[in-house]
Amino acid sequence: MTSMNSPELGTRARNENVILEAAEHVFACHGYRGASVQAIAEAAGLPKSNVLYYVGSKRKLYVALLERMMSRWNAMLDDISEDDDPGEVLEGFIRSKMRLTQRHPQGSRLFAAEVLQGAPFLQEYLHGELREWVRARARVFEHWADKGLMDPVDPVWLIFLIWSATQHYADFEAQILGITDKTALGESEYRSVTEFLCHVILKGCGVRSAARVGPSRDRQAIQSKETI
Amino acid sequence: MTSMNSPELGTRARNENVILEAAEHVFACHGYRGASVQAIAEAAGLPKSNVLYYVGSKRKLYVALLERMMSRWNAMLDDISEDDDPGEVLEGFIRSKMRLTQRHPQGSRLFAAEVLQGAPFLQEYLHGELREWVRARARVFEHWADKGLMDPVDPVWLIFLIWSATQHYADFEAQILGITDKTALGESEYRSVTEFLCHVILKGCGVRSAARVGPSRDRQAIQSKETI
DNA sequence: TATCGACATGACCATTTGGTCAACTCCGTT
DNA sequence: AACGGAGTTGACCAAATGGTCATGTCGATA
Repeated sequence: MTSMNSPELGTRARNENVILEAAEHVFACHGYRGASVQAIAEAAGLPKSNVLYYVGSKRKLYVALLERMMSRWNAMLDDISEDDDPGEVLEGFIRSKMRLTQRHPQGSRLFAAEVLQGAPFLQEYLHGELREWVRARARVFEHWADKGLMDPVDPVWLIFLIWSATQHYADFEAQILGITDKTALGESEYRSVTEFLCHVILKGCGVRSAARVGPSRDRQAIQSKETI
Repeated sequence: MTSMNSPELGTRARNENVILEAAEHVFACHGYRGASVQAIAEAAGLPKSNVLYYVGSKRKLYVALLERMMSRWNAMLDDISEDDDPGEVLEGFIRSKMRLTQRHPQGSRLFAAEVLQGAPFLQEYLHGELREWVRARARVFEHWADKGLMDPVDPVWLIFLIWSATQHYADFEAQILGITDKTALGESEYRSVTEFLCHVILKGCGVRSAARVGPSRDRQAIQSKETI
C-alpha cells in the first residue's frame, strides 16, 4: 500500500468510501441516536467489526460525515462585494445551493437531522464561520437596498428563504414524491424548480434578473466550483 | 372519575397530556428510532412503566403524535375557489402555516423527522388526502394564472415554497438561533418573517397584495380557525 | 522461508432497548 | 368493612446496542 497510492484506491480508501456512503444514508434516515453501527455495516456489506476497524467509533464516523458535508458547503461559497450585480449573485446562490441539494441529498438530510436535534456537533460552526458568512452577505444586501438595487427586505430572512426553499427538495423528498406521485426527482424537476425559485425570489425582492441567455460565464464558474 | 369529566381533567387525561408533550419533544429531537421510552419517561417525570401503561407502546405513542399533528394541519386548511382573491388566499396560507410553525414547533419538527426517514408512517396520508389537497389548490392557481391574476408559475412548486419557507423556522431553529445569535424566536421575529414572506412571495408571483390595513376580517378568521 | 503490518471477523462484554408482570396503593361503591 | 377497578411501579426478560479483543488471513519485504 505504501508503494501504490496510484489511481486505483487502496483497500483502506475503498472501504472507507463504502462505509461513508452507507453511513450517510443511515444517519440521514434515523439521526445520530437512531442509526446503529450494525445497520451501517449491513448497508455497507461489511461485518460490524470491520466498520469499527476503519472508522474507530460511531461518533467519529458521524463527525467525519458532517465535516465532509460542511466542506462541500464551503466549496460552494463565493465572496461577494457591493459592486457585484445583485441579480447575478442571488441567482448564483440559488443555483449553487440547488445543485448541492441535487448532488448530495443524503448529505443535506444528514445536516437537517443534525440541526433537528439541536445541532450539538455543529454549534461551533454555526456560531462561528457560518454566522460571519451570513453577516457579510447581509451587509452587502443592505448596501444594495440602500442603492435602490433591490427592495429593503431583511437580508437574513432572504438568505434563510433561499436556504429553506432549496434544502426542502432533499429533506422532504419523501413528501414531494408522495404528493407529485413521482418515484424520483430527476434533472428536469430540479431545473424546473431552480427556474421557478430564481423567478419568484428575484422578482419578489425587486431585483432585475441577470441577463439570461444560455449557460453564462457565471453558471460555468459555479459548475466548475462544485466539481469536488 | 366516572362521576367527573368536568373542567378538571381526570388522572388519565392529565398524564396522557404530559406524556404527549414530552414524547413530542424527544421524537422531534431524535426521530422514531433514536427516541427511547426511558428518555420520554424522564422528560415526563414518570417511571417508564407508567408511560407504557398509558400509551401501550412506543409505536402507538408515535402514531398518536403524528395524528395529532396532522389534525392540527387539517384544521388550518381552507377550501378555496377560483373566485377568491389570489392575494388574500396566498397571504392567508402563509400566515396560517407560519402560525402553525410558531405554535407547534415540536410538532413541526416531529413531522420533519418522520419525512426525513422516508415517511413510513405517513405514506397513506401523503399519497391520499394531502396529494388531493395540493392538486385542488394547484388547479385554482393555474386558473388564476390563465386569468392573468398571477404569473404562470408552477403551482406545486409554489406550494412547496411556502411550505418550506415557513417550516424552516421550526426545523432549523437551532441553525437560525446560532446564526442570528438569539436564544429564542419571539413573536416579533415571527411577525417580521411573515411580513417578509408575504412581500417576496406575492410580489414574486405577480400577485397584487390584498388590501392590508390593520387586522382584517380575513386575518381574524384565520386566528379563530387556528385556536384548536 | 520467516517476519511484519494491514486487513478481517467471530466471540464476547456491559449497557440499554421495548415490553411484561405481579404486587401494590388509592378511592368510590356496596 | 369488603370489594373492584384505575393508577403506580420495581423487578424482570430477551434482544439489540457500541465497542473490545484475540485470532486469524494475506501479500510484500527481508
